[in-house]
Amino acid sequence: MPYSADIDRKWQKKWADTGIYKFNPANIDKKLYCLEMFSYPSGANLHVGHWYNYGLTDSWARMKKMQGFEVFHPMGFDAFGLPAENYAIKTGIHPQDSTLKNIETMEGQLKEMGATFDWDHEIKTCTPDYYKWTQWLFLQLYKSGLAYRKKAPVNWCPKCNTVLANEQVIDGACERCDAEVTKRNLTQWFFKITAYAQELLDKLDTIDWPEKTKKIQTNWIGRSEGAEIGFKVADQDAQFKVFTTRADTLYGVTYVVLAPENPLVGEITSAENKAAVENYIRETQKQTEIERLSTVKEKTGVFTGSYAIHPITGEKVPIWIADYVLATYGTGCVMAVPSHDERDYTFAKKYNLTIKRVIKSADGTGGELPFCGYGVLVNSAEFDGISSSDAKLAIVKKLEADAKGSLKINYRLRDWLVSRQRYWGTPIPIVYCDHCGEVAIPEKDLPVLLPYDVAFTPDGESPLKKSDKFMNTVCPTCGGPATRDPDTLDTFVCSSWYYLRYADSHNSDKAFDTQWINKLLPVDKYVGGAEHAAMHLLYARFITKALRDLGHLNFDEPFLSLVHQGTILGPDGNRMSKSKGNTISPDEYVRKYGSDIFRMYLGFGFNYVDGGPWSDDSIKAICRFAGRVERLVDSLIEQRSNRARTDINNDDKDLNYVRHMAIKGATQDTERFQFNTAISRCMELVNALFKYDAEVKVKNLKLFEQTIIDLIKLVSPFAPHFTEELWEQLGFEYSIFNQSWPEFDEKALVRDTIEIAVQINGTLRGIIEISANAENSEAEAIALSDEKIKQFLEGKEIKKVIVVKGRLVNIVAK
RNA sequence: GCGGAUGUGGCGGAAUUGGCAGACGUGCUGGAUUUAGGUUCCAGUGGGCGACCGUGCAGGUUCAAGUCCUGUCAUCCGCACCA
Repeated sequence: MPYSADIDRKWQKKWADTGIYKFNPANIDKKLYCLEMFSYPSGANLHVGHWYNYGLTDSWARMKKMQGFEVFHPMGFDAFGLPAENYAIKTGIHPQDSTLKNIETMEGQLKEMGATFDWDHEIKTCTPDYYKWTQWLFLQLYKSGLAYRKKAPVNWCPKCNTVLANEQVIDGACERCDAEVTKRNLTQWFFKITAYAQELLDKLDTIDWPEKTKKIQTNWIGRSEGAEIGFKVADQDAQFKVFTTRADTLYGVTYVVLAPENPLVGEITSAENKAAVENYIRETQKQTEIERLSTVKEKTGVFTGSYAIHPITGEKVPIWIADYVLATYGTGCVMAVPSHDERDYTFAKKYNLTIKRVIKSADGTGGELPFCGYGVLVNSAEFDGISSSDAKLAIVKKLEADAKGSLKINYRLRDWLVSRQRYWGTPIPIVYCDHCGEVAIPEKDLPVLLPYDVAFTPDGESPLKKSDKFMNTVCPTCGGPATRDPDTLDTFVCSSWYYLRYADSHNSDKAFDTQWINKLLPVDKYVGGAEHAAMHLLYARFITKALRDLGHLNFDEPFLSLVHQGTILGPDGNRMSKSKGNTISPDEYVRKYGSDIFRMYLGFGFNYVDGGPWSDDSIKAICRFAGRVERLVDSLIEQRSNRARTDINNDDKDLNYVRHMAIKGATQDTERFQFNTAISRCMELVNALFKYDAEVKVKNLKLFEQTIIDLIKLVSPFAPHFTEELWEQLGFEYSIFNQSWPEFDEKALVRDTIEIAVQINGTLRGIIEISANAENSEAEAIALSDEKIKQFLEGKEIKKVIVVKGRLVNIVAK
């Protein structure tokens, strides 16, 4: 029976019944952990993106299984989060009810994909048996000082009276009511990811990730080398430090600037400037972060009325506040050098502040101000004439002697704010007791259950705060009355460790068994969207390192190798969206053509990493291809009893060659997630088989059959149900996925290549030998006789043979 | 503004990483099978009658460049006052 969606169901059932994809711990030494980013259970059906991510990563996993790896391939759901809560506010359906229902639908759909997922290890982050251990994770960080509380601003909508996530703020206004969003300071929990900034940066070199992603993380961490320099406030006790990467310009400092939020501001502002300063601070608070960081905005600021003492010259320089200085970067204070910094220059021009040149360009022309490059120092006392780079160190050295400064490395990375004023998330396992203060819930009392019966309509409080039953508890230390933390954890916390829990998902005593996960992890291949390059992937790396340092695991990096799938666009070339009406529903195609055709099209029609616009044309091409494979199998079965040769003669050479090439190409390409070319190799093989079948009258049936078997195996990762069916038709034992992957013989391939060249060309001519010392070499083009070539090949390992259209162009030795 | 990536037939996309560009597939043209349509099979298909010319554009290195170097344009994506 020709392939259709019915075949899918037949084999899915058989796979489930025989448990063929269950991970066998006995084979841990051959383990391969293959993981896709788990998904959020939205109400909708699986979209093309899911298929693209999960379907084709599964193809990779299937090849690995056939290559003898014990593949661990789990699946689960990132089930907490804002959408379910918003949906509840709109419809009144409880987040837990809608989420669990959505998960059920999605499980069904994922199973219809026919992937090799081992459902025994499924996790849902919103169930107590998972979030219990998310709370445990929080406590580990808390005990080691990596979780702490401090005040931090949140986006606040005064009209809805609620906290907004960044993505709910549109152009500075609330997405729901359009009111102007302001800031509000709340005491919130942070994870000290900055403690790992340097290691997060360094270890990027050790992992096989896309360079682009590493770059994003590198920028995110934002290491910069410079110096911290202390300034005293004139006629007061107060002092502050600035961070600078240009200590060489220290003599050019003509004023200093503090961030408006800097606590020192209140202290040092003079009486006559107080009103202006306070007014300025108020204005700043109104702005959203985006507005404030806009480069196009004109710089503004006010004078505090106080002066700072230059650490070397002793000069008095005015102290200003300005919103172009960020409280969260460096020390929140900068030394302004208007002559050699563009921002300081425009600011100084605007407010008529002194500009003093201290660097001249090295070519002696000076350079127009602001001159921001490196050069030679002038107007800098004993440092005159020294180069910028030398002066950077020399000046700091001088400051160091007086304890006024030191070299310092700064990071842009900020600590991770994990408190969310939301209901649908993991409760924070901390109580506040009048007696004992902040108290961690003992691990044995976990989980802190998320109460079901809570009013989560937005009215200015964390929803949990309104549940007396939840909030009022007893202090685990003194037994007195205590209140719980009303916030929940950022869902990125749930997803920062789920790959660990998969490995030991049924463990009710621990989050995971250390010895076991040290064997099963790290993840060997991680596949998911590039949009997680900065947040999720950085958080997960951090959590892994923190748990390592706490002795819970022994590896440094969670994901050894990472691939980002591209985006499949609508047929019109735009991102698929319901509003644009350009969505493609996988269901229709799967019903019509079967899941294998759909998956194979996704593999064939795009470069996996790039993605691209959907097109119906190529899906027909895949149908045709599948039909050709079926016809080959039919032809083979028909001819099995025919008379046949057993020797290999000239009629067989082409087929054998293409067979070798196909095995080599498909294997390497599938390995590298280049599914489009892998499938192309299979098509070439089909074409060669058709030709052989039509043209060679007395066949070498053994070769014919072997080639078809190889072909089916090469195709099987992309079309598992289809090939399973063919396998059965050929009378072979269940299952093709217990078979071994075809191997190719590199030496034979080289030999065949040369033989084919000889055969077609008669003689080998025009061989160019590239000498080993090719650096300054005249490359030599030598015409060699057959005899010479044989000598040349004798005892040499051949790196590559270049044959174009049957003509041997070059043989390159190793 | 800074940083990164990409640019190849009518279209989707290849090119063993410096080796006869355009694999594979679509589409198109012609032929065969079929009562016919569809299906299927085979052949042709970058441009030019030609020698030749062709990988965004202009230079360069090399026996050999889509691939390496310099400059430039376009599109996309990150970051965006980071001191």
